[in-house]
Amino acid sequence: MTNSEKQQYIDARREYIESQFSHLNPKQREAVMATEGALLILAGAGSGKTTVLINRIANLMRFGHASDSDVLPAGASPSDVDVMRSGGKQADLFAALEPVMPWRILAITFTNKAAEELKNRLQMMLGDAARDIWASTFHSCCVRILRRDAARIGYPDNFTIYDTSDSQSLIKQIMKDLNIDEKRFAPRAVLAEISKAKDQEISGQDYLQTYRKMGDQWHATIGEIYIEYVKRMVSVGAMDFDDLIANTVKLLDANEESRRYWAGKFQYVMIDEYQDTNNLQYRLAALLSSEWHNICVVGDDDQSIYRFRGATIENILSFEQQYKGARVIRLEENYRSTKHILEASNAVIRNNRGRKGKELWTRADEGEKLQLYSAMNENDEAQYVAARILEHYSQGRRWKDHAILYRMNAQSNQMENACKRNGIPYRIIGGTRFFDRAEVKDMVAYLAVLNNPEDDLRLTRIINNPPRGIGAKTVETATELARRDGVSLFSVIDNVRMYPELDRSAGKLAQFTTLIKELDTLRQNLPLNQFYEELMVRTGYASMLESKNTVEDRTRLENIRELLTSINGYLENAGDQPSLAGFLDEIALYTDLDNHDADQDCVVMMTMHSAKGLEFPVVFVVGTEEGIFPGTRAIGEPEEMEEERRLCYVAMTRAKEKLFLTCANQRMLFGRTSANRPSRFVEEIPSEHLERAGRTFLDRSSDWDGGIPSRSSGYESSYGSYGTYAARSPYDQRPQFRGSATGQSGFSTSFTRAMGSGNPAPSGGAYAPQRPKHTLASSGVKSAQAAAPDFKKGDMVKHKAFGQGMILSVQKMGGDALVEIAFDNVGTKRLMLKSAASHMTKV
DNA sequence: ATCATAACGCTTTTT
DNA sequence: GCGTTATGAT
Repeated sequence: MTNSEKQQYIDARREYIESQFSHLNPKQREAVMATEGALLILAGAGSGKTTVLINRIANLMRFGHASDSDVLPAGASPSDVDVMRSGGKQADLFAALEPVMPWRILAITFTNKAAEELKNRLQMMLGDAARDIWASTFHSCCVRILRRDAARIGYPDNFTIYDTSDSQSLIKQIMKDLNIDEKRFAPRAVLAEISKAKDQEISGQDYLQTYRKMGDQWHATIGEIYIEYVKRMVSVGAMDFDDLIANTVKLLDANEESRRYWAGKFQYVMIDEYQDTNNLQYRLAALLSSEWHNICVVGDDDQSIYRFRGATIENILSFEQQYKGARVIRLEENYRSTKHILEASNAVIRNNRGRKGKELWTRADEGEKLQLYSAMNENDEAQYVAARILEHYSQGRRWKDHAILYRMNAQSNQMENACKRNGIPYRIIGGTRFFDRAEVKDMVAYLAVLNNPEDDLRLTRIINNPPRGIGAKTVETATELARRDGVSLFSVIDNVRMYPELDRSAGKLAQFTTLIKELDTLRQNLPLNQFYEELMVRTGYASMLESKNTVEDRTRLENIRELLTSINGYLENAGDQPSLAGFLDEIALYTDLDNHDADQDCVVMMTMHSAKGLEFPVVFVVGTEEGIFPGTRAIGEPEEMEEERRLCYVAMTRAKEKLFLTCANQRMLFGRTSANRPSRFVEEIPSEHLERAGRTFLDRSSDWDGGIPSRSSGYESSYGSYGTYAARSPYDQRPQFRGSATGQSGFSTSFTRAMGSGNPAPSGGAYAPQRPKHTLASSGVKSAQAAAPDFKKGDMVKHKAFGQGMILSVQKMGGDALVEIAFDNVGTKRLMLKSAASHMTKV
């Protein structure tokens, strides 16, 4: 072909491929078609980043590197050009240039959920071929690599994975053995420090030496713990989360053969959420792309929220320096949020320095202004949120359209209660994970010991659980003997006869090892699920729980049975070769986020961190107060503060249509009541995007800059805007409270007391005395109480959210009552009367 | 050895 | 306020 024919071929090919991605915007398409070399995609919130990733993979599998190459396929002829131009059936054939095999594509995400979503969407688009794409998290990718190559770095291939609490137990043990005071060295902090050192690839020896030289005793001690920690981890064949990545990096670094194998395998490497990678993850990405040099990273520097665990925003800020010749594509069109939401978010994040700088825009409508509700206290705040949700529900929204986001898991309680008493179905994501429950950990420990008997930590956990007369003293001596002889704990108790020191408990220990061996035989001969049922019985764990028969033990029993469900789930998915080891891997890397089932019609509650990557029509960001969000730790620390602000940006940009921000003037947290001013982030939102309700604390006239305001100044300043609050209060829709600002506070107060949630303030307590008398503080309380007895058994009612129904029963509970109502459409619900009354009328 | 009670301290955020 | 752990009693 002539040069011009060649050019025509290339142009026609590019045009054809472009036409296959015409549903994307130009920037997105550019990112999809730039397949070769290093590529940084700066993808703002809601800019369709997953879509780009998926289409990019589709492009690779369909067309190979054709969209980004001037190479012609062998046997190309001018007539092919016409086929491509016409877009006929054969066009793909001529346009494709070495299509990429799915298993040569690696797409790394941050969470299992994101990986799962990626897999699902790929499968929808590409069919079964998508199954072979390596779409996984950093951690599970490393597990897969290490399961093959662990021997090369001195680990058994059945190595065990320790989660954070396992690691912490080990740290505690070590500190006990080394006589280190837990008060001066918080195990948490020690672990964090070790993790940091690992991320920097500093060995225990180097760490210790450096700090010894500097005369830094505190760090030197940590160095000692670090060394011992690594030693014990290796000796029991365990890796923690950091080790999974660190050891993979070590492997690829030190073992040329391994590196060539893995880096040679992955022709295209893609990393999502690149702004959240730490040094080790950066290194891993570099190593895995070191043969083909096709690395595409996607991220948003404004959404970097994992600095606390070593994520360095530098990775994304300096990508272009690290990968010479890298291309950069910015995706700035937002498809998620309305203008008010987006511009408010932009305004907040603009206060950060140290960012690449980017302004999201949208074609969407103005939408509604953000709502700021300044509540009296945490109960009032929760009640406000619940009331809004009920209101939306009655207007036709689904429960699952709503998300409640908070800074820390501890805040979920009040919200949970508010949902409960209003009959709102909800789900909490995160918090104590299922696999963190003691009884589940116990059962998992049995499994872990069977999988790897060297696992001393797990062995000590279960050796006397359920109680079998093996006391702490016995375990202690056995552990010492094991250490003395350099063998595992299991081998000591397995050979009790050789240890006269253990004479007295030899019988009990022998019984235990017999049990373990029996179980091991069963394990080899039964499918995993059946084996597990045997395990529950033979260990005596199930009967231990059954015999006690308390409510807690009942749930515990349910929980260990629930583990069976997990096993069955694993067996269904594992396909090829299910194994105990495989199951343990899976649950070690599992988090509660993963089973967030978007189909369930429930209000979702989670931390702002967990919310990353999700979107909801209605979002409530609660607890927007100085000291909570931003947290105390961030105040006075510019870097931390920027991280908090990014978190705020993440939280705000989750909302598609409605965004509510709430704060409380007074809040009980950790058993202490405190008065916080509203978050600075809220003040950073231009007022044209904001509507305020509640006791607005935001008038800048007040003089609280000196820190926490004195009681009286705080309440006085809030008082000035009280009228506004009354007019906008959701409660002014309730006839019995209309026109009375204090009606609501009285309601809250009496409610708080009724629920016995421990507000130490007496009725009309801490804040009431500051109130002028004419505000009817007491009559507000009365009206709340008067409202309650209006509903009685047999009454027909109409509820704003649930429609018509009949009251089945009214049960007095404290100053409130529990009503059971059979609704015509949504079934029977149990509601707290005082909350429900405001949404109900008699018919 | 196991149970009960009391003191403790502690809260970011997650793989 | 919570759950965890240290202590002492049975």
